Amino acid sequence: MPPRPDVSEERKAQILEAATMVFTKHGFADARMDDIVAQSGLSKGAIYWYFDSKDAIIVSILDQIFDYGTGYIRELLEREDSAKMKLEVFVETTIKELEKMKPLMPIFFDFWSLSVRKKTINQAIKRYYQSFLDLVEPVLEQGIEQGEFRPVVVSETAIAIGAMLEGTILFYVYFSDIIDLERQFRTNLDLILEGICIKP
Amino acid sequence: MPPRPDVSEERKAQILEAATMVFTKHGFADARMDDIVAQSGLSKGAIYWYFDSKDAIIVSILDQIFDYGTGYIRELLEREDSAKMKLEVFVETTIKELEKMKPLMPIFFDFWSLSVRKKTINQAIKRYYQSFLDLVEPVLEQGIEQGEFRPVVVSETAIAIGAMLEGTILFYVYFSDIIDLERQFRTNLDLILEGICIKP
DNA sequence: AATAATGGACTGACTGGTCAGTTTGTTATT
DNA sequence: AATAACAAACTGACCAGTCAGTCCATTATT
Repeated sequence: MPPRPDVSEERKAQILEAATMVFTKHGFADARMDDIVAQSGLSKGAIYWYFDSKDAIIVSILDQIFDYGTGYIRELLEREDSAKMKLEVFVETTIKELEKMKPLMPIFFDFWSLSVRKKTINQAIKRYYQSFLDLVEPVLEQGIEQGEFRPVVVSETAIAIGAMLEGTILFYVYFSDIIDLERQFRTNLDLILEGICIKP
Repeated sequence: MPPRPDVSEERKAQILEAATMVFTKHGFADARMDDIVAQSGLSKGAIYWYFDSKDAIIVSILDQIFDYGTGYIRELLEREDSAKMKLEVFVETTIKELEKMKPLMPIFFDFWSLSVRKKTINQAIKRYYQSFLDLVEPVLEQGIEQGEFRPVVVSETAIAIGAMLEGTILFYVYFSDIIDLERQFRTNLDLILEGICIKP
């Protein structure tokens, strides 16, 4: 029973939302705290009441983005399916995830940039990619064991798949006018499946 | 006819080299002009004698990086070869190119980041990727015409290949300890070839 | 019931350091 | 003498972060 209704969670969310907008528009480097102040409708003091620094806000946003549970995908992958089916489901789910993240792309570039020099950010991104690999590799192993896939090197193939997905997003940033994301991912997947499946 | 032997080209190169080192270490945003001054062994006045601004230096570096002539690859691709062979040669050459660029990766992140808001930089990167596509697509077309490749959608497949290469570099940044770049690219290429080639 | 005390939430003017760019002076060459 | 090519001290805008003080709901005290 708190004396006053605890607004701290709402406030933090409010600040993070404003900060995300500002960072998306100006980039981390050129974004001023006062922009976030204005965007949030709060005051400088309020911002610093909840966050220690500009960096702390950045890290919070990163956490927020990467804390999308992979549990949900993991469930999908536990169903009794062919490895090929699982890969399809996996890519489709990833696409939907990425679609949601499209407007955040500018921030991702900044994260990549920052990750070169900031360990915490580097580790967060690394964990994200690692979780991707951890999901894909068992599927590949299953496919090979069950004679569905060629005996490819699992770790390298998983990276190849991840690289293709990430790289496509990258291309999309510069060719959003000519790329139909859904079709493109479909093509990618077909290419991969054609590449690893054993033909009858 | 300048009074003294014209050293401007050397100086510019000297400044760009120093700037590249500083930018690589600190990132564009955190790099100070005075760092470049110190690194170059020149003075503030000298730097500003040759470059109008920090931005001008950044753009110059970008030009320098992307002005790697593709003419040399183009020659390779004009030899009478199977499309498959051409793709192999192409990927191999690209790998070597990328190897050279490895230490510049931090700068690339910054460029990507900047490209979101700076048209000139965006266009430069776009041109670079476009030139890649322009090289790959004819090879794919040839392969399809000569019955070597399946009748894939050329434009999308070219993007898929490019995405895989770019994405691999990205993964390499975070997993340089477990990725053997050369092996990885080999795996990628095999996967692609297996995916597009018609089996005998 | 009335008043005082407490503390969490918030305000916004202010500071102090930083750094891109400028100014002004110097050197070397023809 | 004239000018390109520097050197380095300097300027001022900018901005992350600070802090003295306010507001107000709740609790303690009389």
